[in-house]
Amino acid sequence: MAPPHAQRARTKSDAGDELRLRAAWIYYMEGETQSNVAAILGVNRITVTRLLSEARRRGEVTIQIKGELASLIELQRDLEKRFGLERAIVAPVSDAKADPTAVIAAAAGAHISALMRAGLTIGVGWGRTLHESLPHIEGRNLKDVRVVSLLGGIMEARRFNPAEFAWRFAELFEAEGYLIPAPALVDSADARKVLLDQCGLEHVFKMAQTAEIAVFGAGGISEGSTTYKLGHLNESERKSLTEAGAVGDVLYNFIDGDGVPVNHPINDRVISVDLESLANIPQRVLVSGGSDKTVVIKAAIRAVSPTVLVTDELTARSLLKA
Amino acid sequence: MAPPHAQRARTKSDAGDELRLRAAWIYYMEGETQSNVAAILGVNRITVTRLLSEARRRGEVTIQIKGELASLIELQRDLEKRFGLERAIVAPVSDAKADPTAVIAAAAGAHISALMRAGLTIGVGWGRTLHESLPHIEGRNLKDVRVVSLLGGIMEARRFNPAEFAWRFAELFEAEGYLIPAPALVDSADARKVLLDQCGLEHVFKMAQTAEIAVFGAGGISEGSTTYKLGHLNESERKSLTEAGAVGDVLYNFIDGDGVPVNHPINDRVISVDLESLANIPQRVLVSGGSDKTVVIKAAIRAVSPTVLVTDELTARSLLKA
DNA sequence: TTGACAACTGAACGAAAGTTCAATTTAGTT
DNA sequence: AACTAAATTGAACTTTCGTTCAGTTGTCAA
Repeated sequence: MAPPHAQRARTKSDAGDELRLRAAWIYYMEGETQSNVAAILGVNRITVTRLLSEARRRGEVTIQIKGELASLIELQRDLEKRFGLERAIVAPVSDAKADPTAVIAAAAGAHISALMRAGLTIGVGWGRTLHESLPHIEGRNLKDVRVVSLLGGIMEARRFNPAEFAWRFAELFEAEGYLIPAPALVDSADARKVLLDQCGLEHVFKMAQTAEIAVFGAGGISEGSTTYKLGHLNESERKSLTEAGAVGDVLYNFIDGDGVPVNHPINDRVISVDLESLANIPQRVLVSGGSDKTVVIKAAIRAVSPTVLVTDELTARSLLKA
Repeated sequence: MAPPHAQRARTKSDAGDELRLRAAWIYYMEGETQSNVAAILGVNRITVTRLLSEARRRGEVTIQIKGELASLIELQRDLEKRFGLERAIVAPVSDAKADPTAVIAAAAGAHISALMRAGLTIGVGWGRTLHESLPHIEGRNLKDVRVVSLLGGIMEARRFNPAEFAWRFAELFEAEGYLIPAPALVDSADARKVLLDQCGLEHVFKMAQTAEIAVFGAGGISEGSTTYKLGHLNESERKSLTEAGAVGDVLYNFIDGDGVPVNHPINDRVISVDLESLANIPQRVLVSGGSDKTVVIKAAIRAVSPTVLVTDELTARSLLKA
């Protein structure tokens, strides 16, 4: 291109830039309607529409959402889209090294409070995070609420006991609590069969399966996980589960990375709602966080495709990374 | 307020923040329609409208227009609104100490180029800035363009002569040039009267008054102004003009801060289009800049209320300050 | 100069957003 | 527990916005 031509093109383009930016300014900064912008600039309204969309396309107009919350919301939206969630709730963490349980518990508590309504049947799991969320759940006097434990009790544990959690949860809403009158983990598959067949557990399981909402966690299988720290499973069991491909559990159902229950005898000794039934409950709220939980959370998502995930910022990023 | 109440209020407010920011995120960042946002969030579309406007009201959503040009455009809009201009053109200055004439000239040249069209009668003033804008005016072969000088010639000056500017301007468009065959400043009021009455100057003045566009500058009255540097007026004249309240001139019509011609003999010796006639030309383009010109520019605006002002960034800010 | 092509411009339509008003719910008070 | 006032919600309507298509202008090559 010859210099004169180039210069003309430049001049012309500059004038266009100017017009476009003037349009953007008057529309976005002064808040005029596009018709008014057109009148001020002496061009057609449609031209203004085009100028504005060109400005946005070029990134000359940027829209920012302020506040720390904004980045959390971005994470939430990314999680929702990535994992097909109705809702992801990401709790902020101030210190990367700190235990995120507290903030997750707070977020979970607030969300659960909002979910509760009269006439509801809600199934609940257990775990440290859920336990800690109790103080954040705003109790109300609701009619006809039924709280059903989704798994048997843990004999050995005083705290973080499924039975205790369900019980205190029910109390908050002055609701009826339905516990599974059996250990979560029995000694043999036969013992499980006997209990299920003969002790009327079917009834509670049926009710659990008719729950409209399920709230549960996901357990890791590392040495530091609650399950092992509390001694519910011993080291050799942990090892053999790992060898069988387990990455963690949901209600003591041990699953592999794809969310499929592993082929391991322990899975036959568990007295809890099975994953398929869990997946059939309309609203499934998975509450779990911590960087070591990433793998099991993914597995749990595959297993029961929760409608809601409550987690923390770091875990959220970790989940999105892979 | 009691703690429990406060806590409930906070929780509720937080939930509202969350919803609002989620709405803002999905609408502004993901570009969904408000209806879709409503569907995603499970609320009514109208609620989304309200959430978004609340977010904007709170400043949680900020729209930015990038680029250095943006600040210039803001200045332009401020000038336009402040002084009732159809258009303000603000040229950027890279160095605050540098002479802004060059950039103003470039901007003026581009604007004048855009104004030119066939059949136009355009009246032109003079001045250093206009002179320098000549290289930036893109000449074209336009039919029936008439270029009329708005004031007489300056005998003593070789450069920046009204006659020369009009002449070269006319050449650019291969137009007819109409010059006023007389000095801009004569020796006495009587001499002026004689020239006007007897030398057919009326004809050119009439044409000047029928111009559709006028392009002119504004001269300062400080010791360094072109007018005095070139020796058209001597120091005692400058002093007495200042004493009479003059802050500068438009086409050698000396005006005070309110834009009113000062009562001074020099104003009776000027052969140029008077300010009232100038104000009656439909399009009035005032080209002037430099920090020392602020006062006279304001005066000129009051005097002839230009439709277009071409100036530089610093002068623009200075004009807006008072 | 003429003709073909491309870029730009403007009108009409359909979609989206904002406003107003009535109805409902909620909170505070008696 | 019942009432009032305030806030919130949703439906109907108006305005504003975006897209499509046809017409125009300007540009380049033959």
